[in-house]
Amino acid sequence: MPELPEVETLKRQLENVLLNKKISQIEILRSKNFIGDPKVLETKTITQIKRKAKVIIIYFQKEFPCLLVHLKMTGQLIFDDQKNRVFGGHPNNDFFASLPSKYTRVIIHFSDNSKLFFNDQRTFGWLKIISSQVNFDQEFKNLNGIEPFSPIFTWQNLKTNLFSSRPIKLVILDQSKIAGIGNIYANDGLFLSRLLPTRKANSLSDKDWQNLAKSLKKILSLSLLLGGTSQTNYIHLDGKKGNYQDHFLVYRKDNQPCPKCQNPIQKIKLGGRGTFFCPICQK
DNA sequence: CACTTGACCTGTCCGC
DNA sequence: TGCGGACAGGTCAAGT
Repeated sequence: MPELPEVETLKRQLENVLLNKKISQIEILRSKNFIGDPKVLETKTITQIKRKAKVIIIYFQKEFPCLLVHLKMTGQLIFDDQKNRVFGGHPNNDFFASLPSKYTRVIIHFSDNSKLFFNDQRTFGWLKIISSQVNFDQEFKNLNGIEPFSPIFTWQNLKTNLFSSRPIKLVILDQSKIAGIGNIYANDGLFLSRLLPTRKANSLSDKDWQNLAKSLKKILSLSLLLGGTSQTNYIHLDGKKGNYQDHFLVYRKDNQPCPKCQNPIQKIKLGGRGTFFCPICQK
């Protein structure tokens, strides 16, 4: 999905509109995208919204059952209460009138007639009902890495968790080691750290680890401030776009000048994923 | 074990 | 224009 800044943006927007709303019906348009019995949540009232890694967690009166949402690559959450449709001209009535769209997979109806749409073009995303702690832990067993904005996100912990003979970019993407970073912020974060994506993680100096921890937090904070990246599918809860795509440092900038030294950005494939870097600035 | 590849899907873009 | 192939923000299972 959507990486940490995009999911965190949505989480904050959901907090603004969903608390105390009571679910009246869950309408499933594509069964593969909803796991669990939707009836379990009908008549339940939302009490809390959290984010862990790239997953949104919706809580009701008790800890369980709760509802997890993963947007994977192309998921969207759009809230329509009929009120926020006209301001700033865009998105507008036409946007909301287009819902449900061809890509709407689930619609959550609330007792006040407002609706939450889950759209997903590629259908990798899902909503999942979690009924117990065991169930919850199982769900997060591979997504349990350090949260970049938690107090334990120190360079020392980063070094301990990520130390390996693999390329640094691949271990940064490993959600069991650090949670929330995906391909965009791995690329731009490494550029800010002046580290080549191919550098073996166990070859970094303490200075490098300090730099990396600082740079990752910096790039994620900046994107969060800009409302995340709306490169193709990602949009906010009200249909508007984030702006980080206008501030990419190296991501998707192959053959374009490096923002620091003007030499062309290179693209390679690492772990099967597009990897962008400046061969001059990054060592 | 650690690491790599393929799979899940739909759409867009680029080269021939 | 049309067609084939590569690629796209993520993660897991099955290979080696």
